[in-house]
Amino acid sequence: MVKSYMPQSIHTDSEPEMMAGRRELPKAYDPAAIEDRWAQYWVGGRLFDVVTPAPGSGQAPAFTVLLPPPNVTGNLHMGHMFEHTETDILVRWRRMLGQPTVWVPGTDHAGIATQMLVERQLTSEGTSRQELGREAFVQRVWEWREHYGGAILASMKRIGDTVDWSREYFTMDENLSHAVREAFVRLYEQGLIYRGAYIVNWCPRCQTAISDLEVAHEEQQGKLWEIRYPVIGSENEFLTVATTRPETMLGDTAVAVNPLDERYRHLHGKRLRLPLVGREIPIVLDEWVKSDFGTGAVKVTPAHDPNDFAIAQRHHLPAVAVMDETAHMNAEAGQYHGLDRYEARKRVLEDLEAQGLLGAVRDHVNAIGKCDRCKTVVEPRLSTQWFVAVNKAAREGGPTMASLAIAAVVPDATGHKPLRFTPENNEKIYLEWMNNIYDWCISRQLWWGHRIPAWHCGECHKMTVARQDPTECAHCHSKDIRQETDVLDTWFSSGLLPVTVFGWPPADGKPTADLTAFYPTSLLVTGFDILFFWVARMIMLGCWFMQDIPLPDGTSRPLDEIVPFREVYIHALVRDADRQKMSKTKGNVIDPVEIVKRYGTDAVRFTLASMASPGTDIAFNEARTEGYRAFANKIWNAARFIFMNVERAREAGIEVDAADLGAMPTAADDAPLEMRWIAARTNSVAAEINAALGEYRFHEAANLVYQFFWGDFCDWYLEIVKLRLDFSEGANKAATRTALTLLLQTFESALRLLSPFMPFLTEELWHALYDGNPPAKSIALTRYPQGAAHSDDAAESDFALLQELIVSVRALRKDLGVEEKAAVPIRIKPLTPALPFTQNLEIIQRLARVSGVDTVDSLPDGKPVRATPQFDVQVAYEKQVDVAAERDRLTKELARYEKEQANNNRQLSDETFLGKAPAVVVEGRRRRAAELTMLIEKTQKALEDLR
RNA sequence: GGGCGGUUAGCUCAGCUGGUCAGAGCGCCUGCCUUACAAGCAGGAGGUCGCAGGUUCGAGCCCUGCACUGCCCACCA
Repeated sequence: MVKSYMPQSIHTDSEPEMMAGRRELPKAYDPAAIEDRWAQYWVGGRLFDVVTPAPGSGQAPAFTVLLPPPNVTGNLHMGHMFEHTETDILVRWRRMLGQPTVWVPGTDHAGIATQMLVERQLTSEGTSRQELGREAFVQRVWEWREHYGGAILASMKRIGDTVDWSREYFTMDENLSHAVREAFVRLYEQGLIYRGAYIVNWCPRCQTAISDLEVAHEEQQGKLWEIRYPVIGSENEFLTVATTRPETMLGDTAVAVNPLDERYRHLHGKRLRLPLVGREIPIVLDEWVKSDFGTGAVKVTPAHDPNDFAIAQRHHLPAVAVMDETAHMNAEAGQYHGLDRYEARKRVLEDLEAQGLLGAVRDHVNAIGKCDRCKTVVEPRLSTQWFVAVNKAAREGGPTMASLAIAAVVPDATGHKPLRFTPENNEKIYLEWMNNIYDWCISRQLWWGHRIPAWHCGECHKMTVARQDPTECAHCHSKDIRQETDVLDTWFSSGLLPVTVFGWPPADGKPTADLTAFYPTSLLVTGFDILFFWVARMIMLGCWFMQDIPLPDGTSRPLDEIVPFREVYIHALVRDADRQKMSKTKGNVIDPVEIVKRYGTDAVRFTLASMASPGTDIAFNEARTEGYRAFANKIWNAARFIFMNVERAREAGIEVDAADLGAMPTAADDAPLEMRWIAARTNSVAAEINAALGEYRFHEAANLVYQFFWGDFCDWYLEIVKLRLDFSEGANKAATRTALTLLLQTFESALRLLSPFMPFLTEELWHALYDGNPPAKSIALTRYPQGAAHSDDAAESDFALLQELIVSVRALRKDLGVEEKAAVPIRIKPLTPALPFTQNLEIIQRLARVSGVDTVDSLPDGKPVRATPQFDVQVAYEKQVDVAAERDRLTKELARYEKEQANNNRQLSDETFLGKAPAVVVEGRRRRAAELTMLIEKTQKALEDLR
């Protein structure tokens, strides 16, 4: 039985005070009063945990989403909240569609980022990780994580994310670490992981290698220095090179020129004396050198530049490293030993100048790489690292990681793709990158992370890579083995998550129950900033390892089933109100928790949803949130109104059975117009919202539900329903009960429509509607309204006419200066048959404050009139008209009509238009032309009458 | 050096396959404390859809060029 609102019936153990006494619903909605309570209720009740269905259980296919794991170091920022809001809306929607829905949460150990933070803390304590030693440091990070790690998870609970908390993971959990190790060993065994000395991007502050992706390039105004290298054996002859980094000349082992460059032909085979160092170095010929850049002669520093390294390999040149891991000059730099790289640059230039070896100095814009994490200028450095060979097949003719990842997005003959991107253009970006991918440097010289499971032998110097910690060298059985000190790139482990969270590697080689039920995941919602870092890696690794896991029936897995997700939705960026990227340094970061406190979670979620048009960045504007707080308040007050009437009804002995709720509102054919109309509207808007959500058109879905609730439900239906809720003595109780039932049905449906967007408020009101005795534990566990378009077109069009009449009368009243409260008679001249007015007099009278309606054949002249194609209407009121204002209005209206008419007529007299345009369009134009002619006549007449 | 977006009302943005698409919210103006809601109700004003061409019977919507703006990728020293 539906009763009036009694908050005490909604109780959680945490808030016993709510048990006390019956309370009136406050006039204004206060989110703070309910949100924590529901957040706790959802999490504490484990409402969104999903038990893995048994294989072959015949359940509907699951909707599975892997949450991009935030860093343990993280706090919830607006970007997260946006991503989570979008995901949660989709997840709630899918769940309400009846699919088993799993959203898997977790956190990422985030190697570099976390280590940096803890190191910073150590610094403030006057110590360092080196002082602590590796083991103690790692222990310290774990402690740190215990202490600070859960902040973002708590925030997720607070904003209502319906994740499956039973599946929460941390990327360094034992089982995941085990899986990472298995993946590494397997790739090593397949020959796809190798170790070698190459030029990598090195961050001198973090003192680790970083991948290409972790380098952010920045254009900078720099210099191009020319340095003259003396040619040995040719008195006073020099070969002039150009460089942006003169300090590296100390490590030069050659100078390269293009073999076709005539200017240097006579120098082929000659040698040079390296200034400041004195080393003799050769001139080599290499086609890579562009003759038209700089001087056409390039100094070759194999240990400090990737191109030079490549040249050195081609010409078998030695590499001389002149810097250490902190970017200070080393002993090889001789007199410059110990200097910072920029100090060394200064000194080298001074010394060259002094010796007359410095040539021209030109301005030059170049892109310098900075560490993504700490913004230190990256140093290309020759060092021994581990790599994943992404373009290599494990067996002759087999796929490579990259080739699988490319195949994953290629459509088949029917246009179907195993993996689809939304917005679609991200696919091109992805493919472009994947087609040009280099081997992936996966080793990091950090302490926090998955340590590489490789052991170096002190005797034979070979490598032992093993699933279990070895006690001896696998090659020479020496006990003198030492584990590799490097750890793995964080993205290596997070790249494996789609398989590892579901229990990969399976012990028996068959898919685990989780993999069977949830792999491939249905959707990934993430930002483009980690498209390559993470999305691409998951596709590579996921495809790679899942190709070996058969389907449950034992057959081999097709491409469709090895991809880690079927769809990727790339969301936009949240910027500040001035479209600036939010950043701590700019100080324009909007703290979502702060906003949530002020406006309520639902209002913030709704703001984000309403602006989430795929592919467009959103400028977070608090004014919008203010508007949606008002919307929440509107819903709250509609509920107040409804509950008030439920209470009144009960006092009058009218009750609505709760069993009548929960379905789509329906109205009998002979029911009052507004009832048939609102039922039809609910149906059509539900259909539209479902369609919008299916295409990630969050903004459209949000706007639809907003317009429906505020515009249709509140502004029109609620106002009219007041007429029907007659609880007086002699009233028709059956009719009142019918009206009340539909009101409650519609409201209940609206709450369900709204609930993915505004989970807190709708949960509260939904429970209240059922008087604390709801048919499910949560509105989130009910079914989403499906609806049907065109369920009652007649009701919709009739109601539209009624609205037009009412709006016309209201406007006329305004023009005439009728007092707000005064009821006045109106005259209607119908122009089409069967206008829905006489049957709906009460509605017209109430909503337009009309005292009586006269239907006439002609309207008296000289009075303001509103003309529509279907009817003309006048307000019978004697007060003086503001002639000037009225003429102004009519003149504008006339101009508008005439312009449209001219346009219309031009087309209608155009033979080609008539011949080529579809009949529907032509027909529409004709009809409109007739209307316009009529409207223009009427308007002209009205203008004349004004005199 | 490549590639990709954006430019629509004062502000923030919608506008899906070219034919009621010129819209919403906020702001603004004018009335209303009409007992669900002043975080409200009602009625308004406001845009030659960046510029210039082109395709088409018809273009914010397609093509070309330009301007401004933002982003991503890139081993020319």
